[in-house]
Amino acid sequence: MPELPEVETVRRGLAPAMEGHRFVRVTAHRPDLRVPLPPRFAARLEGSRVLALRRRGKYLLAELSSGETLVMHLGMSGSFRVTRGRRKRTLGEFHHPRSEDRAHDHVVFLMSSGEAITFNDPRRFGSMRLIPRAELAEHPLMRGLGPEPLDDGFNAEALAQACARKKTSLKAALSDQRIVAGLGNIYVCEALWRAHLSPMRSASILASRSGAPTPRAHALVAAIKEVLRDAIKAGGSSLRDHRRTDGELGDFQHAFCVYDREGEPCLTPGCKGSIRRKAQGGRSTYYCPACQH
DNA sequence: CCGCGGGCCTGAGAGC
DNA sequence: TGCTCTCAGGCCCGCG
Repeated sequence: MPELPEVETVRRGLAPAMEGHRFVRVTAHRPDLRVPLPPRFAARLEGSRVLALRRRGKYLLAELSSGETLVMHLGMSGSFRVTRGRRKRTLGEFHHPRSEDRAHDHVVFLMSSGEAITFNDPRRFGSMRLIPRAELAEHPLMRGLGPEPLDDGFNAEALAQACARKKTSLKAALSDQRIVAGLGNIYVCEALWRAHLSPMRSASILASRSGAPTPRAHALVAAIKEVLRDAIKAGGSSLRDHRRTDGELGDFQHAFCVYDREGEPCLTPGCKGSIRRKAQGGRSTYYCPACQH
């Protein structure tokens, strides 16, 4: 599922069931996620308390009283479901991505809050790791991540500096987690459309010769922050796999202006263009050739 | 350093 | 209906 707005939606759903509560029992039905579960996974979690549940880019970070941090990634198709207690579930009671299919429930956390948290991931591109908190900042997963796009540290100056003299395209630059953490295909396309910038243009247009941000950099940063805030407000985008932790869908897919709208009219006021799809870096880029330059 | 292609997995949708 | 083919929001590696 997940880009930043979806991961943040999941974080907000999980926090009440996790923060301040202990892992009472952990069941790993399938340890062979893309990254195998760490050794003694259940034993290392059971009995420890979640001090805080944070997000960094597309990662969820549960800080544990044991001193380790549980680092979770949803991959392409991961979702979490919070359910009350241990009562029996009837098939189809929860509209799971794959209806009654529980075959992809890989990990279950039974929490001292009385709630069960189930990780479901059909494609198994997700991951769960345990990293000592002291090592987290310097861990390869975190060390290279760019700024959080909704923090003040992500601004036109910072983005221009990161993109100055880059030969790569705007699309590739924004998709690069080292430049800014949390954007994926959908929100890169949407942000570039909002800023009227072509995905194919060089990222270097964001900086002047001296490295100072151009007006385009200011517009793009504003567009990124705006689209992410809007999407979080809507509970993220549900195309196929993303669900909130209560099983409800996100709503932001109804607010897409370019993504998945090939051939449809551009929504920029006064623009007569229609949305085009083009492969870029092996993935579909959606944009309006008429108003994005 | 860079872009590209492929691999990791399963499922949905399109086309025949 | 059923088969095959393509594609999917992430990330990582190796190649040229």
